[in-house]
Amino acid sequence: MDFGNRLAAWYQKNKRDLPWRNTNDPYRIWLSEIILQQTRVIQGLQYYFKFIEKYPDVFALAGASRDEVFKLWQGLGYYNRADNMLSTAIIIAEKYNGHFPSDYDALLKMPGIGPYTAAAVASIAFNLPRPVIDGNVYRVLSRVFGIDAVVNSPEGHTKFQQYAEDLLDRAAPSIYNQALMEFGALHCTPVNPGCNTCIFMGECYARLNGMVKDLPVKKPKNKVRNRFFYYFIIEPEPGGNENAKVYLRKRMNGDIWRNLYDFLLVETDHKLELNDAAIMHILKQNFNLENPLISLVSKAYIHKLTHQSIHATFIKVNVDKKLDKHEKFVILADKNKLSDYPVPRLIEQFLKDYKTL
DNA sequence: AAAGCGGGGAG
DNA sequence: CTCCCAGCTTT
Repeated sequence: MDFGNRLAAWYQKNKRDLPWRNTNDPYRIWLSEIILQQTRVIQGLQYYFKFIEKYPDVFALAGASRDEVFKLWQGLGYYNRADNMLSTAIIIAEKYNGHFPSDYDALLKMPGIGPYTAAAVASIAFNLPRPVIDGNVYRVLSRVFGIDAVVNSPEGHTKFQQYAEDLLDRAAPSIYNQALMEFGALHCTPVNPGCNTCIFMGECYARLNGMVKDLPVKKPKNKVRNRFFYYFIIEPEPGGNENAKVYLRKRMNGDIWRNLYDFLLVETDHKLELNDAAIMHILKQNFNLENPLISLVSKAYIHKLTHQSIHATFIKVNVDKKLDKHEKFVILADKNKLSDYPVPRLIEQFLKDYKTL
């Protein structure tokens, strides 16, 4: 059915003017692909500009500190992307002389580069014949060709991989891949796709069989976990002075927001009633702190992630001594330099709401 | 094979 | 509210 040529024609007419389409620089292609993993173009665009401005080439990025990179990535989510991105930049700078390899398997070995991104960089930057398979591709192919295998299941992966290989325009893989994804993003959308003006309306399996809503087939989602965060903003001084400091904690392995900073945290699996006595008890219990001056109990925040709902409350206290002992990743930070630290959206929002902290 | 990992925009 | 986004890594 001349799938590729019709897509390419559609693409020529309808494509968005995106900055990473005006370059053949593998660094920029790669950077855009990392940013766009599980992220809409509209959300990633400003981050792309910020990163290109601050790190115009892979050497600039490779020379950056981790905190610096995370600060720029702040708010974009899936923070291990930033971690892996920096690792790959260092590998490219040091072991590859700053040149991304024009080789799918070599690309695949880099941290944060999986099958999709390796195919994307290989095809878009080097015009190698590798088909990309992302959420858009699953959707378009499943509908047009009536593929009902469960997306991301082993059988589904094999099935879609086969279609993708067969359909790929090997003479123009860069255009073909981008056209297919753009078509999925703009026309064959998850909800209310433009079936009535579709270039495949005559042969689309889903449309002809009334199955547009049923394809692609996905496995059911996991349930959302409720977590209750009680953040203690502890100022180990009477308070009010210019050089005030607060405890921050760098979040480590095994949980959300790894490598970002937040405050000292007491987590429970249920809501707590926070009267003064309860707060004093928690402080004594968790931090061996007594006689706090409780200067703020924030409103309740509900921060929704894909698989978690974080119910957060912030409690600001002044105490008359420092912590006896604390974890290695707890630091005493200058209050007026909090904006230097990469923090989760939740913390950023709180700091914005309570500027006079 | 399944779970974990963010945040936001659209309907 | 639900869905899902130019997915990858770890267990």
